[in-house]
Amino acid sequence: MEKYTSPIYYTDATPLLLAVDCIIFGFDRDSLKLLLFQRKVAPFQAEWSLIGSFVKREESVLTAAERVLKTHTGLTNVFMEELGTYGQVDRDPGARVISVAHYALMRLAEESKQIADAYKAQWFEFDQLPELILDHQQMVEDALEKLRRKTRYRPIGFELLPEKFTIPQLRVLYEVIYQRPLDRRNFRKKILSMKILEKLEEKDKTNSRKGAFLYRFNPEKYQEMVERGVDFVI
Amino acid sequence: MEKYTSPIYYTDATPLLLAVDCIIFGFDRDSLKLLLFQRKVAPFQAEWSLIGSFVKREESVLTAAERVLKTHTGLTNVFMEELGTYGQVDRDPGARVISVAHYALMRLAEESKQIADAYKAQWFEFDQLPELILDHQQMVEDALEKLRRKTRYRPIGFELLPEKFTIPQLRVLYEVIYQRPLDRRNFRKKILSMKILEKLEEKDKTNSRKGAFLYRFNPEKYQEMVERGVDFVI
DNA sequence: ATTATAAAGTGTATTTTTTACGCTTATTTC
DNA sequence: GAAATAAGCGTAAAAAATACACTTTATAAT
Repeated sequence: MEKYTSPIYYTDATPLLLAVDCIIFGFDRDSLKLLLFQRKVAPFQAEWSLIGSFVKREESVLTAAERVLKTHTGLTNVFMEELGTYGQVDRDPGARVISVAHYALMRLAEESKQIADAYKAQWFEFDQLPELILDHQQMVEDALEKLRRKTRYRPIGFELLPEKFTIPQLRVLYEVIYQRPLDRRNFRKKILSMKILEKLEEKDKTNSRKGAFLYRFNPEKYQEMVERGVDFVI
Repeated sequence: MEKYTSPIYYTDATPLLLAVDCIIFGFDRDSLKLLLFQRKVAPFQAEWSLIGSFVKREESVLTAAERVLKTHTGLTNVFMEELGTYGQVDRDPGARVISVAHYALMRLAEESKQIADAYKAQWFEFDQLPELILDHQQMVEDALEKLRRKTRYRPIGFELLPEKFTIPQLRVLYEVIYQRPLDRRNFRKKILSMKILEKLEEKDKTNSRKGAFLYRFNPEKYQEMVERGVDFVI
């Protein structure tokens, strides 16, 4: 490993390899999914893995994560946030690599499904994941835990829904995240009391004869809520 | 993207400097404090700073943070947790350094105050901090935010108190963390209803003639609560 | 020794939030 | 036009949060 030589300072420090890995969540009508990739190179060739990359000298850590997402899904402007650092010495037998895991949330529409083919990736049902390499299993568990926590004080779930959605759809999303049933009527009451939803005239009739009114969230109210850090205990 | 060329893998990746920085909180009777250090080396020599170090090849990131804490305070077994990664390209003019910030909570007793002298550090009142170098100001703000959040679902505040403490002391701690007054009577009711405190026979009379009973938390109940992730909204 | 003082501790009434669940409505299918 | 079914509405009961009056305990001042 070469020593860091350029600047005047910090000459005694050992440079290390720093990577980012992305835990990509998707929500499709009634189930939570995860985007996984089949590794192209050894070791662990052909095994399922999160997608990642090394952080480059001239990019920030978050930029690196965004680059990974763009390169492997074609998508930008996706909600993404740091999960945490995975820094055990022996976590990667290939070398001493520290990884900063990031989790991303995306709406799963038809287009997104084509990602799988285009990028040799596959969307897996969250509760039917294959074995993953390295400590990626742990990263995924931690990401779900974080997602659960985060939804309690930030209406983050919207990131996983299309722009227009029905209240029952939103409820199902929360049921999937929390892994427990939520009362239809109380959920509606609670969510509407927050006044962050705007009712539209359209209905979505894919789930019932009657159809459910579509809503979208009011960006100003949403933003206000994010800043005030309002409780969102469902 | 990452290329694998065994046995030394990842040869095209650029190694970077990875550091850890520690935000060390202390609580002393009725105020929240932060331990800061006067930098010994250039750049920013003699300016106030968090304490940190580079991560070594043969230690985990968390171990590096613990080493820093031990080296600069002499203490081990202190509550410490990752805050997040600070990875902007130009955050350190000395070199491209990514820092993983950690925050630590400690009880401030007489002995701890001697740390300041022994290690050329200084405890500052949280609301009277000097200007800090680099993005350390931001780290400190983020750490307080995280501390506030975390106290909502984990009774983390205890980490800042001595083993035996009174309910009024605990309340003052939460008042300091949340920066707002809490009703004495309701606070007591709430905290006792959680059944994680054990009442002792002793009283602490430093704050009143009558004295307040000392308590300690029940480690089993506490652990159970941590695992269940109970709400701790004060 | 008596009394004033002040924080600690107890109790209770009120308001707000959460939970449980029955009933009505809109639309499609037979 | 009757049956079916998810969507949507309303209300009562339980639980939790809030506000605040009162009592207790020990010390210090007289």
